[in-house]
Amino acid sequence: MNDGKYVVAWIGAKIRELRGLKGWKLGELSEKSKVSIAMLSKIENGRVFPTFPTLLHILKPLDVDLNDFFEDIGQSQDFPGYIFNKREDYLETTKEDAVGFKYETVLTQNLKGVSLEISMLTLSKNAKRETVTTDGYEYIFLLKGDIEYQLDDKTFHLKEGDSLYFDGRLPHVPKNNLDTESILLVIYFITEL
Amino acid sequence: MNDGKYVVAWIGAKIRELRGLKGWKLGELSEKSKVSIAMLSKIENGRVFPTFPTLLHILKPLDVDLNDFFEDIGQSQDFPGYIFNKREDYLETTKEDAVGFKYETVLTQNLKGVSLEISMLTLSKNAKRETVTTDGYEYIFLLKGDIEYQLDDKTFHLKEGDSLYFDGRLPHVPKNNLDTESILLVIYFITEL
DNA sequence: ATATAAATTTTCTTTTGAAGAAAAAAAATA
DNA sequence: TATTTTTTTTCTTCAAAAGAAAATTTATAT
Repeated sequence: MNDGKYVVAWIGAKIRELRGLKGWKLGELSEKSKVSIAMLSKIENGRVFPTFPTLLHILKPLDVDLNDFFEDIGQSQDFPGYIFNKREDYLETTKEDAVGFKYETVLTQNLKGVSLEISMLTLSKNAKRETVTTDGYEYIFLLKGDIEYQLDDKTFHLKEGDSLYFDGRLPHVPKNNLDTESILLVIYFITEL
Repeated sequence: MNDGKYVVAWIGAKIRELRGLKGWKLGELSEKSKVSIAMLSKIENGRVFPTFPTLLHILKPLDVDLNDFFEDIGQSQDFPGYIFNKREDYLETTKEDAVGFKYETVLTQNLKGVSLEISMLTLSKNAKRETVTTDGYEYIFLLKGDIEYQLDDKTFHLKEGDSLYFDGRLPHVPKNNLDTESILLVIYFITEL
């Protein structure tokens, strides 16, 4: 996907699309960007790479940042529109060194450069684990029970229905406060930070 | 943020950071990318813009796509590391034309070009609403109760603990099957599609 | 259907800045 | 302190971007 031919064509198609959204002719974009009509044509037709300064001049009147511009390059969306999973179909996975931690994968999905993983975590009475870190963000919703969540040097007391959202690089671990099990919905937003 | 000086410096800093993650010296990246050490130095120091072909050559051994590369340009991260919300602190919001639908905002957060909104939705006995559409994806977890979820021309029957994840552009609406309330955790991933 | 105008593409030429080689400087190691 | 390694800077070359102008295509008017 970093193939030069693909990228030069993609850049051109994307600029043409963005110009189309504004309803501008080449001449209009040329006026606003100070890039010649001929050059814009060659770029849009994938004949040449713009230099960065030229690209920035083009994107400015289009009101698009580089992150916006490149964010959907290489993406293929063949998502059927929905994923439906029954409670009993969640697949159990147990992580190593995590006594009393029962993970069940609800679903995984990619979303705009972020990897989404949703799991249910059941903590038994004697659940015990060392702190861990992950690349990305994490959201915890306490479905049932009562826990303490250790996050770096802080500890949060969660009751049923409470939420915690945090940076996964902070060392973290939950602890069950009850003699019965506690159940958490855990959502990982895995991404480079 | 599309200022040339900013961008040339950002590109350089980003490449240096990525090279650092791999623990490579300039000479090592030069060997793998076929770009000269001198050129890499000038790029990393923000002295010159690479051309796109050169940038692609550099990113290939670093195993980074253009969307990954540019996705955090311009972002400011002043997230404190966590957001903790108690169940009783969720703010109730009621949407118009949604009789029997009680929404409570759990949290909102931006994440890599995706706007994250987490809510609890309580459907009363007579809850009724027209179908809606949203820009982005939606995840539903049934905390309590029994519902039917109409999604475009399909209907899903959800029991407690079941999940549904779908493209928000599909017209959708839930319906409570019980005489008592049903409660859903709803997560919106709002983004342009 | 034809002529004209508008828009875009292609060709030719110039300009410019990227890119590498080599020298110089800085940093690391012995 | 000396040597080696790594990085930066300077100098030079040249490749490709960039614009002007010509050619072509598309749209519009008659």
